[in-house]
Amino acid sequence: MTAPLHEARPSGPGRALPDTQQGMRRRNLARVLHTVRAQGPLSRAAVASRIGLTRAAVSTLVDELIRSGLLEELGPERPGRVGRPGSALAVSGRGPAGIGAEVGVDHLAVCAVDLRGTTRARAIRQGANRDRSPQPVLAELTELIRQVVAEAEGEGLWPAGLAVAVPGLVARDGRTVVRAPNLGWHDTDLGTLLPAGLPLTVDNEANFGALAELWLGEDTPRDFLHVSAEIGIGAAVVVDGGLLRGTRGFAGELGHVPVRPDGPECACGGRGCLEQYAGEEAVLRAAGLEPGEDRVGLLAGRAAQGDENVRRALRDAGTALGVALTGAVNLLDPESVVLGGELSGLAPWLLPSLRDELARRTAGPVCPVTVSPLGPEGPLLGAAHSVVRAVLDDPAAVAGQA
Amino acid sequence: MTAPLHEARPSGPGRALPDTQQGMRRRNLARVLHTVRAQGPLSRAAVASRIGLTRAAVSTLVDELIRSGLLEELGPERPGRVGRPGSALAVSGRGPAGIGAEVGVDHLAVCAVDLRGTTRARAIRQGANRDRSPQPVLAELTELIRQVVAEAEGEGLWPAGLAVAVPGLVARDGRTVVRAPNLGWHDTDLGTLLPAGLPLTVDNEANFGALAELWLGEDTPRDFLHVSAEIGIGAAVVVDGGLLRGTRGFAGELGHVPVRPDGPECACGGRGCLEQYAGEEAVLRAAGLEPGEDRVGLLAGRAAQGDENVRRALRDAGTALGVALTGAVNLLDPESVVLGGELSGLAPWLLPSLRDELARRTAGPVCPVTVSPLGPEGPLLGAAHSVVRAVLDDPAAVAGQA
DNA sequence: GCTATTTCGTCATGCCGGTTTACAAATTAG
DNA sequence: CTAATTTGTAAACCGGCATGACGAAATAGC
Repeated sequence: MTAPLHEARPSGPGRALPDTQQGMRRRNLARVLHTVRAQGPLSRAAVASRIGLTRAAVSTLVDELIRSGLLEELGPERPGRVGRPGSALAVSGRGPAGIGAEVGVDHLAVCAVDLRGTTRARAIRQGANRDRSPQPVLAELTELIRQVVAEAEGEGLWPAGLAVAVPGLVARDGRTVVRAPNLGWHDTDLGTLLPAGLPLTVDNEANFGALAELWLGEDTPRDFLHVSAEIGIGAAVVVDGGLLRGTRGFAGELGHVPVRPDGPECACGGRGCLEQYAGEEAVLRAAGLEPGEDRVGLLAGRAAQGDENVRRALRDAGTALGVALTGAVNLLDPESVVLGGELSGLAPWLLPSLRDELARRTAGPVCPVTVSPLGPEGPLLGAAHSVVRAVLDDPAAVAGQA
Repeated sequence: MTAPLHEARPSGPGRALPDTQQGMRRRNLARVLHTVRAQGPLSRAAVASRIGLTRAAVSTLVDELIRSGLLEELGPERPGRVGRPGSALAVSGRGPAGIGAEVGVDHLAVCAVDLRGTTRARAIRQGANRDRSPQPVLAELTELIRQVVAEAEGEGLWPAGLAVAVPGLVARDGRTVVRAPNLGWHDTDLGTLLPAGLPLTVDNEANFGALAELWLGEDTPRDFLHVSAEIGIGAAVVVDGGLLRGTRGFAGELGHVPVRPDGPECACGGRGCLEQYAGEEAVLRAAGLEPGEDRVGLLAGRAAQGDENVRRALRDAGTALGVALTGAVNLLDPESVVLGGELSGLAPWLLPSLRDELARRTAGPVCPVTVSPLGPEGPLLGAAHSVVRAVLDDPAAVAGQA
């Protein structure tokens, strides 16, 4: 009764699972694993004091995790303090691995990440995928996946799942690409076209990018806005360490936030949407360039060379982004805004005007705008880590699968 | 591993409390109580099958809840099916009560709500509070609270907590009013000015209104946007059955979402904020009226009489709201938008243009906009129910206090 | 160097909480 | 009236964490 009363998250029926002793055990296994992973090598006693269980209980949990191959014993700690030194525990580098894959407009990429978060294998293949049909593209991707899985297995890892990032809208089933305009795909069930036998998740590139930022960023808060421009302009809203997906899974459509209500018409039916000012096509047009292959690279290159038209176009785009983000920040009060994905490459020319606009329109402290250090790597890493995360969240589920 | 992998909410360190057997018991007590309250009179067997525990376990849980005075046995059910009829259980009408209070600009109100959700006592006092100092106002409120508590106690209830709705910003401590422009209060700690001995929570009127909508609305979804106009224009964002508060507690500032980036200057430093078009003052000005006491009532009255200036002003405000909500809907993909609080009285003249604007700017299915049936009652009810909710969420905490 | 102290990991034991099994009670179906 | 079905409860069981005690391995003090 001391905490704020109406943090209603745990209200209602609460968790769906019955609160039984087995569930308790599973959650405590997860707590131990998470703690060891996050806080470096730790003794059993240290884990116990951190998660509030007794040393005896932690001992049995650790035993189980070691037997499952998720934790390993590094041996006695070097003692600095009085008392018997503990035996250091660390997450295993030879257990399950998360396989992440990315279908980009002009590349395919796959990587394997172990429980420690280290990337242990990767494969990239350049080549334009725009308007190629899904079958051949996914056949190539499958080949890359096989390579990466083989390489990971060579190091004693086994694949715990596959997560695929695509530049498009994904149905809530987590398998079907509803619409990927830059690929020309629609209503494609990737489940039938990718290697079977691995648990599969498909999601939007921007979502995985935001999760990568959340999980891998240095001081990333638990509430932030992750803006990227892969298809149109997307934002992922991270609230309380989780993705806000929306009822239909369409949350984060920053590109269609009205910036000037009487502006040019947009494909969405509206007028003056952000996309009309800061979308790829709009910026290219404003800069007087033709839409080509590597459009973001082209813009970045010209801007770096000092092309004043390009720079002006990007400045204006930054201003429009600032207007749209003012609305978003007012609505969500995030701790920060992060520019990620391909957008991070254009940040030097977008940021000044964006920050100006945001500051001008804000009373009090201005929401900080930063650039993701992961850059275009985000989505791929986020995908792989989402699999790892699932293992950490419920170690018991994968226990016997090695 | 079958559920979507990156619903990361339960990720990270997870709940802060150690997952011990006592915690399990407490959560199961809550599950039983919630189930009985939500699904009407229910037998022990019915509860057991719904929450996934055995009849035996539910029996002991129910015993404990009955001993605490939170549940009561209604006697044997009328049998329609084969087999021994169960004994109906219902939440008690004589246990703890939630006391809700509201400090309005021109009224004070208090009510008591029992576990069943029934309002059992209430007191209202009209009178302008604008620019009165906190002490006398809260002394009056304290008197009303005493009346209501006495009345509730006469019916066998005991107060489990007090929740106060105020038209202003409240600090994250849940006690201090940072700024309430319409009252002229700032940095006022209500904890020292209200009856001690009761657990106290203070929150924004709009937040409580949204929670009332969530808990009491007929088919209210778990994800929606609740718009109200008490101080400026506020929106409460409800995500997954919980309030999105933001890092600084400032989330939902719909009033300062830019509608026309080059519009008139706003006190926030920006230009063309929604408040400049749909705020109380702006609408009164556009309608050619002087700011007086009951401003919303004035507008509604004139509009109902057919005053064309007022109607036009409200139509235009609806259009501006539509633009701002388009942005919000694109960002959050809520299941619906609800107009609540004082705003619900103006809905007939706001809604048509608002819906038009939203529909015009939306591709695909349009987010439905509805009017809260609770109207101006929302905040008061939400406050009282927030206390009830806290009891339902952790019955063990209040068990021995009767 | 020797002992006291501290801390770690692990037993054996106990308690707590949900499950299983069994059974009496109360109803409908035939 | 009997068989079948469902409810609620009691007894025995089991799984899981806590408690308390112990040996092991380090430091601190003499």
